[in-house]
Amino acid sequence: MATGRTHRPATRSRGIPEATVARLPLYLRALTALSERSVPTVSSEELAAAAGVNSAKLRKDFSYLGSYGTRGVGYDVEYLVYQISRELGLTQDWPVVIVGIGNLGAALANYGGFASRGFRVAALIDADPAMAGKPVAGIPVRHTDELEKIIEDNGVSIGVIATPAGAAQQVCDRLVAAGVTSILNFAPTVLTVPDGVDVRKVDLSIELQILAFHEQRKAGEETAAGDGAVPAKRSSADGQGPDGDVPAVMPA
Amino acid sequence: MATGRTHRPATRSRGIPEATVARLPLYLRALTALSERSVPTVSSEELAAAAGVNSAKLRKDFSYLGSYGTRGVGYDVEYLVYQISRELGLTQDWPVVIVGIGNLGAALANYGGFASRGFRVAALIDADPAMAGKPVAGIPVRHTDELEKIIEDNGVSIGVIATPAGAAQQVCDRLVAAGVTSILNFAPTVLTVPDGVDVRKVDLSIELQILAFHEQRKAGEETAAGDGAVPAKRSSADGQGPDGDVPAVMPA
DNA sequence: CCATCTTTGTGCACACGTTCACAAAGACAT
DNA sequence: ATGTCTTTGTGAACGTGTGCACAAAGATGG
Repeated sequence: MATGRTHRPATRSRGIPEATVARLPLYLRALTALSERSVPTVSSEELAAAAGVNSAKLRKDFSYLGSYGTRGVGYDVEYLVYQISRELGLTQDWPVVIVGIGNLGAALANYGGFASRGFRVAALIDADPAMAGKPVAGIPVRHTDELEKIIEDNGVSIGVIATPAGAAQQVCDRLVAAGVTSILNFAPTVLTVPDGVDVRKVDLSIELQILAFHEQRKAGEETAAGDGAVPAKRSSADGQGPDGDVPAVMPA
Repeated sequence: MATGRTHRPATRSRGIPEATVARLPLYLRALTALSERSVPTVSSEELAAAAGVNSAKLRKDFSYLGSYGTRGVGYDVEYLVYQISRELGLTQDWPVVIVGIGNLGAALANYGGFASRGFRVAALIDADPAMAGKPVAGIPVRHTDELEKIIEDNGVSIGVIATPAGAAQQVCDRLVAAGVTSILNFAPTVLTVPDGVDVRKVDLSIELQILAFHEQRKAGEETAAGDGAVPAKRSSADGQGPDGDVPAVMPA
């Protein structure tokens, strides 16, 4: 997880577990769907199914927020939507800037679910002077030179980085210096930020590699029931064989 | 986490913790960078810094893979790159299909880091007949009707869903029925899959909401300096004022 | 060959997260 | 009112992940 570690004093204050926070948006989405269908109340069992979690976990999660919910009945949908929204800070408006308007940046700018929930794209920023002024998703792209001014003028505290990896840290530094304290990073790099700044990362490549790991394991179990043959340790500089690896793994 | 739980027999066989698996790609990236700079060996301390984790964790992670590494020296970069690649299953080729070639799908298709590491875009699939044949990122888009055939012909086991939320489950079902066992889902929906299929999700909206939560909390702490007031258990019905926590701070 | 110095690999303790299972709360009918 | 039935809220047990701290492994120099 890339969330800034809780600083010195553990998870004090209101102490909602991080894992719970990460699920609240899920519950909110399910509840919003119910709300649109005018469903008045929902049980933990039903809601949990809709959110794809188990009901005990859901109830415990909600218990951190307070004692909403009525025994024998369930939760009032509208009320819960409100409470979770408030807890997540979605009752206020969050101006967001997207830096790096390439394929991905443009896709993010066009993403609808963005504005829907309290988030507003305040500006699109790109380093390419040729992009400046051109509208993307109806918003004119501004040049990187204006970054600091844009942040300050709009009171932006959340920045999205969709630049190439090489530019990400530099952009990040400038965002932070200008006052941004939360960053969503799509660039495949580790960002270093000062204390008090939260970074979350979204990395296609990492996700695929994790899937590949499990995929390989499935394939392996299938064929070689009881695998074996662990490679022996290699001492030092060894150059490794010309390529003759991938021993007997391969799904053959 | 959306990874399919290890099925019945616990985390047996090779038993690499999920948390470790999720960090391996990070290490691999850092190691690849070192490799390109022809750095021969690296200590756990250095590598950990590059990957943004702490060194004890890194060493423990590597210990699950085996005893690579030489005391007093560190790890052989090339060798580790190879070992991690193999562990992640990146020494083989993974054909991938992307379904839903809208803004996001196109951005993903254009994403370079895709093909770089063992993954190959086998096909782009979209439901819009008008898209069929048009090349995106140099690959002609195929129509959804051909989905099953494409999967089978190419032996695809990993699918990426970038469709609107409404279509995601249906696409998912078809992918799974055709033989896909790992899915990366960009659509904002909970996907239901049979046992043995892994799903990972990437959700912009959720990430932003998590950031907003922490952002709100920072804003709250800022004003109410000496927080003091420990959460303390709340007995029961507490009703609490319309804004219990975050003492009416609300920036702006 | 021995001493010293560096860095790994890991036992241990603790924090966090998940799940079970059940008492208590409340709705609802009689 | 009282009893029954549903569903919450949570204590307790368990499992997973993290970080410290240190012994053992090996390099390196005399």
